[in-house]
Amino acid sequence: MYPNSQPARHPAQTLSLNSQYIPPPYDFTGYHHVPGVADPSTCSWNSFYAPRDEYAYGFPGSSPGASQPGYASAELSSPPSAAGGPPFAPFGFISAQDTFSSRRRPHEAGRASISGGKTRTKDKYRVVYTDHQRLELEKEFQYNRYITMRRKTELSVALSLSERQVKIWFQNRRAKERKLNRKKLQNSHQASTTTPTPPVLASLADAHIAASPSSNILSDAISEEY
DNA sequence: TTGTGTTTTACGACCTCC
DNA sequence: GGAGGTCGTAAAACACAA
Repeated sequence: MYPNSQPARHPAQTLSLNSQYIPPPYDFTGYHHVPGVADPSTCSWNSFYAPRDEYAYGFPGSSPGASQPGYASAELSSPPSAAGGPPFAPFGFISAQDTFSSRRRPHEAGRASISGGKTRTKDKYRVVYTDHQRLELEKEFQYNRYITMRRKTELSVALSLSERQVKIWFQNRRAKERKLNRKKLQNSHQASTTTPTPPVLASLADAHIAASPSSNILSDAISEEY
């Protein structure tokens, strides 16, 4: 929907947290280049992030090839200034807040101070996360589609969100990605009606569809956006 | 402005796994 | 049984055209 006029929403940079994720102009190297883990930009997430079996709670730091290497203390220091936002205490990966803070939307003065806990049963139906919160969540998502308990706790503290909010954000984010993948699949399907589909892609698509729900979420996570 | 369509939070229902 | 998964959906937030 927000076509290429997205910058109206995030005018200061090209980072889009919406349908089309454009790699932001900062360094994700520390996230992506994990020893033993292929670069997500060139490799499907399937191989590394499996629900239940692999995403689960054991792997952070438990094996070198695991997808959760832990974060260097350097990354966990220097809390961002959180313009108008809550005190992002323990760690902020980068000074992302600075890049966002200069382009606050009008209503955001109030929004940023709302941090977690509000539900539809309370005074606000839902809160709008700050750009910093979304950026950090997105970064974590790019690193790992399935958040570990440890990282969930860390993020919830760092972003002043509840663990439940972090969990649900990841659920919603995966749903969004699946939706995008479905759309892409449909598009490629339509295209294949006019131009023959290469066998490899066709088989991938078939496997994609046939996959069980649990594996489906991973095959859906093919790095289509990167 | 306002109407419309999309995206973003949040939840409930249901399922699977341990 | 509890935790967390997907799926579907509600409603706020948002962008944009008219």
